[in-house]
Amino acid sequence: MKFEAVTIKDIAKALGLSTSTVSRALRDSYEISEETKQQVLQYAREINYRPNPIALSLKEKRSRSIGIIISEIANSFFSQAINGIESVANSKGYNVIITQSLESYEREVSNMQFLASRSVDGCIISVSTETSDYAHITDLFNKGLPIVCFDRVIEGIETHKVTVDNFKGAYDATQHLIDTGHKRIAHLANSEFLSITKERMAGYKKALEDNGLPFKEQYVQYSQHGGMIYSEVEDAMNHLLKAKQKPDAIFASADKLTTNCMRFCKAKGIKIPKDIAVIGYSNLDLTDLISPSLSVVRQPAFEMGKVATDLLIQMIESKRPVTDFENIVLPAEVYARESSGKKIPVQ
Amino acid sequence: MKFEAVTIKDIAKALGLSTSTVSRALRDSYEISEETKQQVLQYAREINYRPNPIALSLKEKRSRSIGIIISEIANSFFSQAINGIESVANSKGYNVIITQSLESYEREVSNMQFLASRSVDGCIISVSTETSDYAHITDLFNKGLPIVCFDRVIEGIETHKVTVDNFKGAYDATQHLIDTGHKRIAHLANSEFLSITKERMAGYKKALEDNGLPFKEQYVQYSQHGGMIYSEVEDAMNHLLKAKQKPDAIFASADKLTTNCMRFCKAKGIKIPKDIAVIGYSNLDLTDLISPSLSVVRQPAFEMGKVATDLLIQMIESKRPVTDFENIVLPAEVYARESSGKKIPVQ
DNA sequence: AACGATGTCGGGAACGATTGCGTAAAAAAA
DNA sequence: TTTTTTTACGCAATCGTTCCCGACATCGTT
Repeated sequence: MKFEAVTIKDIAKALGLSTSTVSRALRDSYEISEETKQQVLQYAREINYRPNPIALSLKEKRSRSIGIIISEIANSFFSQAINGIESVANSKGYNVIITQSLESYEREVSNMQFLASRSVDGCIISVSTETSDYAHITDLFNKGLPIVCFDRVIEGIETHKVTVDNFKGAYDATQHLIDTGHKRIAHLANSEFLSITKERMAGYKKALEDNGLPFKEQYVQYSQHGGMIYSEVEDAMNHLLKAKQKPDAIFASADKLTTNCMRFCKAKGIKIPKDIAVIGYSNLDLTDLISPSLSVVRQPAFEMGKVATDLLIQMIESKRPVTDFENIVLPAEVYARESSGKKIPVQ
Repeated sequence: MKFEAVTIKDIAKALGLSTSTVSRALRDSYEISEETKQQVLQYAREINYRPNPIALSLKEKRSRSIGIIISEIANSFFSQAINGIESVANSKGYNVIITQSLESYEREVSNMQFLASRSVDGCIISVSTETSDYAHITDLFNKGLPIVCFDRVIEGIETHKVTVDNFKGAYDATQHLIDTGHKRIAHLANSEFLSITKERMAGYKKALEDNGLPFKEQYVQYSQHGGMIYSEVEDAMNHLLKAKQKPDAIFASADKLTTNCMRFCKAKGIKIPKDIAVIGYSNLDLTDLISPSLSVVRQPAFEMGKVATDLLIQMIESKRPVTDFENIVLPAEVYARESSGKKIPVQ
């Protein structure tokens, strides 16, 4: 089955003109008489002519599409970010090709190649938890493919980066747990490779330090797949609970870590926040309905998507190579609810 | 900025061959000597040659991309469906352009035109809650654009349709509420225009009827935007609670209706399931963490996406016009949890 | 020796649109 | 009237790839 579109030739033939004249008439060139223009325009409207974007892409060497590589669409942070990306991209005439790595390095590499082979004009990428080698990204970037890093940024590539203030988000979350009377605060961390993991870890440590609390290695557990696999979080939690001095609070630094931590506690009959208080990163718009209502660090995902796309398109459409790169850092917000023991006074 | 790719011409020039020979060598034509083939293949690998998909699209009059129109990416049902769509599409060399209507008819129409103008080879569509005029779809379909309807299907177009058994899902959910001892069961329904609304309504009615319970108009409230706007659900719930005989259970027939109904009850201090039992459609993987844990009708979203995409690609690649259309109906499953008062015996 | 068969390859048109250049006719200037 | 300028359009190349033809060896057959 196929779907035959009207071309400029059809118009030319019907009107007894050449394709060049029609093309110029449609683009309102000064070389074409008003009379001919009107004739062409009217006929084009009649038969509902639409320029073929593929022919244009071939000619102009640009596809007017941008690629996205994220770990998972069905993750509220990323789906909100996609909304932001899409809103800007569409308004500027670009379309968006979304691919997901599902936290697999291998899939990320093949997605990157797929996008390059589909000749996208640029890419927005948030790397997978498994990614520690960035050659697949830097190679294409060095060949001139515009790339904007987003959320999980990488070193070794000089380009625009859009992140949230992970240090402050983690600091505030930890401080909040301390303010609600907790002293043995564990940290469910994401993959060690990720920039966000390091930054959040630093914020967590600094908050402990500023409050005179010791940092303990056994209170930190990394999850190589960001909690996407339940057993990961299960293992991490079991490790944490094995400590002689059990933690009295948990700071989870990814959406799935947070929810799977809740799920674990529910399964084990651990009372939140009585036995253990919980605060975690999450962009779910449902955290108020969870029991107990979930204290979260929420990121401006939509805004991040918008900003990243603006920067990318600016880069794509720049005449000369861009050398002045921006490092946008947006704020994250802490929403204190029941799970962190909001109302518990310091004992 | 742009990114110059290697072309077949570069290979031809480097090897002192013509482009036709190179092209044929790459496609392993019998007309080319084994020696030349090896030479071309090796050099192509060396310089990492990738055929330009845009040039191919122009030549073959197909873009190897499919369009999706859904209401919202950040809705777990649709994001799961997208996963299914993507998995099949990518494995068959297609890429996917996702657009969202956000339940707006106007946006749906412009998305449809956008996709057509980007010359997608086919479309998968689930209409918005506002859509009651299908001309934007049928016009393109009649011009030969392959389209598969999915979840929210439409009449007036003979094509493949992939749905779930909405009648049975609603029947089972209602029956479950009856089994748990409820007699005054209200129905938070989606937009009246939608196929799924009608089918679920029918299942709801039939279950009441089969159990000798009366169907009452005042126990039914429609939401024109599927609960996407909280005030919609708020109004609907307020209406339901105004009845002389307040409903003792609610069957919500969309994800956002369900969660916003929970949110409403929480805000008003209505105890679930003691004051009112709740069951609703939802594909969230978090419903077990909500308090009380949420009884849901869950749809096989991923599977639906896969099936729809298989059918679409089959249609796209068919040599002759397809006239034999399938109507795939997948089962939905009821998960009974606390919110429907699972353990309450019939009084 | 003459001819067809076969094996290898190149030329060039085509896909749809844009655009530099050339040019005929009309208008303006000389 | 002749020359120059302007107006309004067509021709053809281009983008990267495929594919229909045609060309030219080489070989075997009669």
